[in-house]
Amino acid sequence: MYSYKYPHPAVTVDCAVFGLDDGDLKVLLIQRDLEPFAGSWALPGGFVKLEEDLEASARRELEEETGVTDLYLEQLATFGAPDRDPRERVITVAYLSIVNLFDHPVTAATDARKAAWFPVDALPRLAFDHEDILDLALARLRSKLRWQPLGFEFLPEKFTLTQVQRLYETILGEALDKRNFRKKILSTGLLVPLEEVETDVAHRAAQLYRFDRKEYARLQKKGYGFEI
Amino acid sequence: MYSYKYPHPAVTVDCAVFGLDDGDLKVLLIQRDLEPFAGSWALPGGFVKLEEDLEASARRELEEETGVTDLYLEQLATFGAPDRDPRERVITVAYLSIVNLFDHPVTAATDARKAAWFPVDALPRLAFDHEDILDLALARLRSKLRWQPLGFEFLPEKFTLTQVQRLYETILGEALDKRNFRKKILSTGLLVPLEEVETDVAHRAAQLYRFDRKEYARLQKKGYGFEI
DNA sequence: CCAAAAGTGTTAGAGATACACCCATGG
DNA sequence: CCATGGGTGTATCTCTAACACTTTTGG
Repeated sequence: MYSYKYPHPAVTVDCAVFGLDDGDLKVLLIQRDLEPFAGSWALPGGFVKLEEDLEASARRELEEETGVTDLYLEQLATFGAPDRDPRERVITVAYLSIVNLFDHPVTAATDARKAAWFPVDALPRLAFDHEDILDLALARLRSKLRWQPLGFEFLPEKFTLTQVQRLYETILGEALDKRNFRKKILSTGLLVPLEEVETDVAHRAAQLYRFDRKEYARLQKKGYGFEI
Repeated sequence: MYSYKYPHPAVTVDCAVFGLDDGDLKVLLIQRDLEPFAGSWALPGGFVKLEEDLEASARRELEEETGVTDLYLEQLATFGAPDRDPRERVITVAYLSIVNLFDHPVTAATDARKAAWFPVDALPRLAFDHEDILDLALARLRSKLRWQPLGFEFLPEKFTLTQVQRLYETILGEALDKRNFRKKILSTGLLVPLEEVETDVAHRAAQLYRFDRKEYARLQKKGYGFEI
């Protein structure tokens, strides 16, 4: 039992984790096992421990509820409407996250019946205000993608330029010109061609590239912009 | 006295309020009256009430501590390092705010000995992790200014193009070309020329403009970008 | 008439866009 | 040999950046 002189709200973290499955942008949801909203789908998340950093909470909850680890994570916003949780005042710090969903198999656990990927345009009703959180996360994802090379988080380590282009087209929802896209994306200097090509394809094998994280970190320091 | 099954952190809001005083970008600080950090300068802010929305808390604390009301406010980020407050675990939701400092006279109050504007390049040591919060707020201010017409929040209702240009130059820290700046800023269609000119100046009186908030709201809805 | 800031157009260069065909591979 | 996607260059246009003088007003 914990006592305070002044009332303290509960604080949770919730994660909007996006992945790309062929032509579908998907989001990772869990089915709640406990009230309130038992049986409903929700963003993975949970209570922040007292001695735990916020981002660490987000990573822990994600791992506990979905088995997903090792992912790109950034703070999105904090949602604190007084009535957003029927139990008590709960303020939630929302995180935006991006993974390559093939590298991150999901497995339900704590407080969750199951975890699964849903296409963002075919979602079930979500618990709490998680639809609002997700809307904001999607808007942020689309706008960040245009001027930061976040997209590579969706891809495997080695990828082709066509994969990158499809990724952008899927998330932005518009077709892009192949030659112009390649020029732009290569002109960033962030893509390193490997000495390898695709295998097992029934057509000319594409050049493989990797994303140069070090170079990106360097560029970011001295102010950096690109634009798709 | 309040009791919980699980420990709850305290939650506060803190505001980085910027104002423009001629050639100086200033930030509003309060001198703390209570421990911890009694006597130190800090961002205005305080504990969130249990039934109170986050943004409402920020507005209330600002009014209580500095007398400033009626301002532009947007959520910046949430800071939650476990040891950021020596008393107990305190998670703070930081807000970014912009005012015309001549329209918003400050008056110290609750929990504060006094409130005052400080130039951002001549700050005292700040309490807690408020220097980190302020750094982030400044970075966000500068980057937002380039592609959103936030700057008008600094200005009085009626202003001249030269005032707008000075504002941008002060915050971005670089000189801008007068003709190009005017072309760009007018081409947004967000500035409405008034049937008035400056008065009491010892030179040619400049055209006065107002910022068209309605038009801006309209543009924002259908996706909108500009770039200084 | 002098000081101070307001106001105004043009040109050159860079970057963005539009666009179509040949190539390599596996089946 | 055919189907599939991989890979490539150029011309046009638009947007940006650089740049200097005349006008108005008050003192």
